[in-house]
Amino acid sequence: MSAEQSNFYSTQDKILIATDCIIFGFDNQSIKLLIFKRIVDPFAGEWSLIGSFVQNNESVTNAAKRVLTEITGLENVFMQQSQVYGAVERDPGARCITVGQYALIRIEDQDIELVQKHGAVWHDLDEMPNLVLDHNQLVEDALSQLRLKANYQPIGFELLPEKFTIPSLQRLYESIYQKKFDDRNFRKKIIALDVLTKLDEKDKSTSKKGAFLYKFNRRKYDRLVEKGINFKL
Amino acid sequence: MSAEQSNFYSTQDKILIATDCIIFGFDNQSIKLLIFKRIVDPFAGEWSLIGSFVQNNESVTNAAKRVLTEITGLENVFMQQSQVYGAVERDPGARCITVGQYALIRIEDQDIELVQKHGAVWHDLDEMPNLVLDHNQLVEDALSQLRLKANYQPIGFELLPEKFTIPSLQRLYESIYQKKFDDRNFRKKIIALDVLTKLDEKDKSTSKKGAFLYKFNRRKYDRLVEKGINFKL
DNA sequence: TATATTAAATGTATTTAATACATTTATAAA
DNA sequence: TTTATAAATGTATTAAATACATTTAATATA
Repeated sequence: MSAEQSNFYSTQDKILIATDCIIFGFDNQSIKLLIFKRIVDPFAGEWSLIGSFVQNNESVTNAAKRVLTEITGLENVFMQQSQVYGAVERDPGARCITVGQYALIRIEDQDIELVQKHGAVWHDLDEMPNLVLDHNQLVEDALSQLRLKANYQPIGFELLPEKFTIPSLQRLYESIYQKKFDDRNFRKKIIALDVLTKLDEKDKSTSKKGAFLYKFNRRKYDRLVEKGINFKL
Repeated sequence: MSAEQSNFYSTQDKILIATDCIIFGFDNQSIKLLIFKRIVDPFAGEWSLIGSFVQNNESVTNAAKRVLTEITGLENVFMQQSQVYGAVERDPGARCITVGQYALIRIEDQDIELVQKHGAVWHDLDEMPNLVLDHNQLVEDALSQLRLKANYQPIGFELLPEKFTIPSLQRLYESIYQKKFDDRNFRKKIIALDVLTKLDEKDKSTSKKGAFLYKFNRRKYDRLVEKGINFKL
């Protein structure tokens, strides 16, 4: 038995470890997911989340960030671990475990050429095609977690443009929960969080009257992320 | 380049994949954690969570269950994925990624001999020793998740004996949150959940008057786990 | 057998948050 | 000037969270 074989760590089988990104974006109408047509076999040509094997010199977190930057050109994006998928037969090509990690990005910030070059497209959540392997499950789980998170933390900062209207923030929440909210109560509750700064500019792209633009107060917002809220809608 | 090398899956470095169990138990007084003195080098003799490499023929979930059964003799235990720890340098012995998975068990159900044979001991959460690697972080994260979970799901079923008193359930919650609750409000809120069945037996081990014993109504309990609650204490 | 002791059990008033619901307003376009 | 339309606003009702002190049941002991 060689020194290497006798080492504690040498008892492990070779199992592949990957990460897949569940990339959520918002376009002021609805929340969307970035997917692409897989290039390599097996399953070349089928819809898939965008992922990669974890390289030896990068953390699992950074593997996902690398992928995200490669595809969208964006850095410093909000990412959150969802969960690990480790069933023995989940990938018929090899024993491969994947870590689902979701990202929230402003679609407008993407590098469109880069996205197109990779054949990636934004799909509405309510009309997702079949994805390879267990990727539909990854999407569903990430969305559940995002909904859960929205109960105890403010969200929107990562998904909305710097200036946004309250109706647009409401559409974001409605899109995440797939549910209509009462305008008056939504507005009341959001304003009560005390993280919005009202600007004296209006966005007139969706109505004649125009809707006032707001910004997040980053300091107050971050404090709420820390402290937690109880945001039941 | 061999056929194997040209395969898509062969581009992965060898990274080890393990799982570590954060085993919570309750003894009617406080919540405790099962840890042991690591046997193998590196770090032999130091306190550690109980874990294992994931074997080729088992899922990540089953790897944790296997470990748990090996140590405590228990099967069908509640386990929940916490998160993945994938920093490059987290284990100086090798590139090794671990999946933290927490378990909730009734301490009284354990196979004491088996536990002792493995040198495992129950430690109070508020006096945890230093654990190897990032294991203290694993414990902290699992505890945060358990607290979070307790906000939207009933808990206790997995940790309490079949018959338990309300003061003992309150001690469980207080132990998880490390915080005192008002007796009257706690009782009111728990009873309002409508998952308890009052028995006409008393536990007189902690008072002369004795406290009535209760059981969980499994059906109602499971329905609440499904449906979710908003349990703010 | 009366008394002391102690944890268990109980109720109410107050504050805060959630919900349900309809009208007016500002502006551009006709 | 009128029309059309999304944006903005307020109030009353219900439900839940909180704060808080006394009585009760049973054993142990004087």
